[in-house]
Amino acid sequence: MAWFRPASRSASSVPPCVRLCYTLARPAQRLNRQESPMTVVTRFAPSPTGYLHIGGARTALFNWLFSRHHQGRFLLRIEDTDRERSTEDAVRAIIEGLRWLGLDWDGEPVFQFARASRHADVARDLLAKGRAYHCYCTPEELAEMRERARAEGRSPKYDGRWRDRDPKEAPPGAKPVIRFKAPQSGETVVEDLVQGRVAVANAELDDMVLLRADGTPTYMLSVVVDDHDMAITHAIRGDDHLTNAFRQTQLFLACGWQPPRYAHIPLIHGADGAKLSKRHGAVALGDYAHLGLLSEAMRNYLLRLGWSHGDDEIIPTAKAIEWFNLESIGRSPARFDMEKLLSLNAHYIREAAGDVLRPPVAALIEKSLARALTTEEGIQLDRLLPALKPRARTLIELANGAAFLFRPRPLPLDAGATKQLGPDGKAALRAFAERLSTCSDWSAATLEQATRAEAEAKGLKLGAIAQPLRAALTGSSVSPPIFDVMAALGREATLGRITDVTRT
RNA sequence: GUCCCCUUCGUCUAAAGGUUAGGACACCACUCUUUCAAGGUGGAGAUACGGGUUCAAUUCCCGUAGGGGACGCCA
Repeated sequence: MAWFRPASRSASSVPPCVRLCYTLARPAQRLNRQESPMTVVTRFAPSPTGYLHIGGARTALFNWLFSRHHQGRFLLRIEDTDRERSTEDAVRAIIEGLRWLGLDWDGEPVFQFARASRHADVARDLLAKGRAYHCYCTPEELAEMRERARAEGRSPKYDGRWRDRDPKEAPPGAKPVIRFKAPQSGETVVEDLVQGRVAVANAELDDMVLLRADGTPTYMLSVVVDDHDMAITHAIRGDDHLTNAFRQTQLFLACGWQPPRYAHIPLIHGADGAKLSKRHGAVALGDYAHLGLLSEAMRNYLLRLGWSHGDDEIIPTAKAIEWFNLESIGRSPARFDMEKLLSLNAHYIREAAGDVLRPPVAALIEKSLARALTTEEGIQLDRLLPALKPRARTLIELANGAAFLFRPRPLPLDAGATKQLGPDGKAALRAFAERLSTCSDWSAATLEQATRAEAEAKGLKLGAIAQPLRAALTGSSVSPPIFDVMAALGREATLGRITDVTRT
């Protein structure tokens, strides 16, 4: 098909009327036309029909990293052309998810449906140029067509019955759709930046619907027009769009436009190797934020799922921007591994400064306490945070680990703690309390010194005092180093908690 | 069913013709130690299978098997 080949691969071959007539979702939004053709422009184009899931988040991350690496632009386009299923809640979830992940987009988000009339214009233009046609098939007729094809072992495609038929034969009153007149011979090639050269015989593809009977554009039309109008240079998206890329390429060429470079990244699978779905547990990005993950850890994990830089595992965002490239994206699907995500999160918690961790942890504690922390309690938390960090994989674990600090006296004791506070334990504590009350310097080092001196004086192993002490101070047999606990608690709270258990 | 893609330790991956096939998570042991972690040291663990090409295949080609994706007036 001669017309199927682009006359020119440059965007300037687009007729001026086409270039000028697009409409914008927001008047303030500048489409990228006037910028240098070398500027990288990527986009994340989710449909607001549900939460932002982990796979979409990675797609967004890759697009963001690629544009930031090239000092280009990263645009957000909400593909809300499915009026039935698009919701404002989903739009909000997507935006909140991206914000949490730290992926900032340039300009205002583009709402695709707001551009519907522009899309329809392109469809009618194609119709006028003979590259699209009216199809009067009913949905029932199409379903039957597919069923028969499947039964006969053929591909369930539209058979093109209205492609060359005279519209005069149209059933009276029927509202037609506009279908693309796709090339029927030859092949369509996508030079994919991840998958390499992928080709399909045009005979395999059918004539897709561009404009629905109600005059609204379909996804296939909208992406092409928007990717063109937004001057997208690189479309990085899930592997599930690979076959769409053939159709979209055909459409681009029919419009006389240059398609963006495509990069189809493999999907993320669940631990069982199947497509990630709700039955795999948390798949919404928001779920992970609520689990107490740091977004830096999430970015690092998502990046390593399918992309690599030698043996590097710990890749902070700044490094990721510096190193990111499309060549190092793998071609095979990856399974989601919560354990590894958690271990990465533990790493970033350990590395995080106290004042980064304190606000979210304090918020978590205040929520479970149903009250605000006092100034004194805030100081106690700050003092214990360094000792808590290596013991937590999530912010929630961090908050749980600190919870004993704020429990009202007398502390409830768990089974292990009760065991430590037998007659011997209590006796050791009673004696130790006397020495402790004479301690003037309440630092961990001094307290350790005092405790060791006490053990030596009584001929006891350190544990014989430390364990009952831990039980009395934390209500548990497991805690951060006990001298850190004493120092964090402070003199008054420490002596008080000891008295609580030695009184009886 | 048709088309497209994929296949290195359990998992994520490195090695872009010549390596004792490397790292990370998880696992095991030891170590440190006041408990639990963290840390340190060590261990076990992989090129799906079958054919080619080559002096030499994880690497290139073909086939088989397995997995995934697409095939809507959804996106």
